[in-house]
Amino acid sequence: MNYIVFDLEFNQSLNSKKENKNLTNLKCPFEIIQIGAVKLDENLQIISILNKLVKPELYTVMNPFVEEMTGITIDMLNTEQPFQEVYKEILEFIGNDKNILCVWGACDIKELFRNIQYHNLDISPISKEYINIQFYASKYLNCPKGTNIGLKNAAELLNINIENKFHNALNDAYYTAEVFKKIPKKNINIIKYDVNKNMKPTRNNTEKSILDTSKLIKQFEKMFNREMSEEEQKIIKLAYMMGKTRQFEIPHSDN
DNA sequence: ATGCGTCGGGTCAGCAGGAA
DNA sequence: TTCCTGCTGACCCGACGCAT
Repeated sequence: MNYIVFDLEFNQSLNSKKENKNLTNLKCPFEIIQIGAVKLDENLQIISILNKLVKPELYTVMNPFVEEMTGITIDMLNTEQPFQEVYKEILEFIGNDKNILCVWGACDIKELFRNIQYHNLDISPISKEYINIQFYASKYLNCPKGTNIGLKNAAELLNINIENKFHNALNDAYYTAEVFKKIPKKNINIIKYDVNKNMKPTRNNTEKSILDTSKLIKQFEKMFNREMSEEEQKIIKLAYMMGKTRQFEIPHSDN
């Protein structure tokens, strides 16, 4: 049994979602541009590594923020293989032994499956069992409830020797593996990733609208020809939301 | 039968934190 | 910069157990 500790670097649309929604592919808002992985054996010893850049198909212009952070340029990517080819290498790297995926935050695992499905590739060879190391590191390092520690901070707090820069997929995978080695294994649960559940549209990319609170209040102030107090504003907002739940509507009877 | 309190699950907006 | 997730806090409902 092996642990596959991996990290991904993504590129994304450089246009704001509001202004250019059509330019952001909601099926795949983050396109993988680099995958780094280390394979650990049962004794947590590194037995192989993978480091691949991916030629983008979806977002062919680098988001400056991503370029700045990762140091990856579009020229570096254009000479690389597309995701379909890299995926074959990923499967080769994982091999046929039983394995558990290890990630820093559930985001990477979600985006990996998203990218695989976006390219109409078969997800079945990939293990659905994973460990979110960030969650356990945050607990171990006594982060306040609901907060997660960043990889850099975790590595520093755990006195991990930092020789290479962060935000490089292979380096981050290596540091994640080092953190994994240092945290207690006693209460770690292996989670089964639910692909179908997680492929549903997320909160922010559904067609859901956002309440323009100030517009709502202004409308009331216009209608009543006066300012609404703070309490009134709260009541209006609450009434609006409760109305949307339709909980007080009486079903129409046919007889 | 009725009333009460608790619990779990649901709605929603908003915020903080972390990811690239 | 943009996106995502988890949490909070406001409220609701239905189910349940218990007391009257």
